[in-house]
Amino acid sequence: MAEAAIGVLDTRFLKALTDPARVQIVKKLILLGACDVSTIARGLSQDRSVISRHLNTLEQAGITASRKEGRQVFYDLDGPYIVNKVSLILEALQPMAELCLPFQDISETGDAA
Amino acid sequence: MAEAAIGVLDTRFLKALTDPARVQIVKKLILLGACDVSTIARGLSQDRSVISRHLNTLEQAGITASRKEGRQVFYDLDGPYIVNKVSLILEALQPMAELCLPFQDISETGDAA
DNA sequence: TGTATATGTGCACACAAATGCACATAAAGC
DNA sequence: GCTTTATGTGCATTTGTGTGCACATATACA
Repeated sequence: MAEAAIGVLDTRFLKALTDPARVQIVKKLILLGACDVSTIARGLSQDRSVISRHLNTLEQAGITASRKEGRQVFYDLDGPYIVNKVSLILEALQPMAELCLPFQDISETGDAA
Repeated sequence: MAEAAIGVLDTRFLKALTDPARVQIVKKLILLGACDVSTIARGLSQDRSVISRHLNTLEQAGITASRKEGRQVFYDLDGPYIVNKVSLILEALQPMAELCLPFQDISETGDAA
């Protein structure tokens, strides 16, 4: 079980969601839908080049997909992939809810008689 | 919905799970149950002081609980907290599975007639 | 009391990540 | 063709994080 629980923790995926700037980008994509880089960067405090790099990171993690259209590149969230990823994590960790009660042995069935 | 999806992304929690050394510690705790620091560090490649810091990080994130017993400190996984956290994330992100199809507009009901 | 063991902290260092500027590249419009 | 706009990359800088050693603190034991 340990292997299953640990193996599902995709570091690249989780890391991509730990940066405030990237989370802000994800939020913007939720609100606006598919957007080109400049539109995403508009209003955000960082340079467009930085946003571009963050978008690349998100794509490497599978969180976004991109499509080139003329001279601009549109990015959009891959909702199914994201939800599936989190679902797999939850599924793998689920047993811990019962088996990993802190400082409690699970030997006996906790029959509250 | 964006607020809900983003607000549930506990950075401290996610960050705690992005370090290989910490994940290794979590794995060890799954296998062994509650352990003192030295036992956890045994077999791992890093200094006990490093393990101690990682355990502190995990505890700050709510992933482990600790209990002092004599001169040693035992750490154990908080399974219910972990599973609940991931459940909340999944719950908040769930709508994205349908609403965030990459490069697809959701205006019409996709009736495949 | 003195000694040994367990844990955490101060400090310095190594390494990775984020950031911004300047620039290269690509595509659209004149 | 030249010019403008959109994007990504090279580079240097800064910031954050992980690491190990030495040491301080706390507890157990003789």
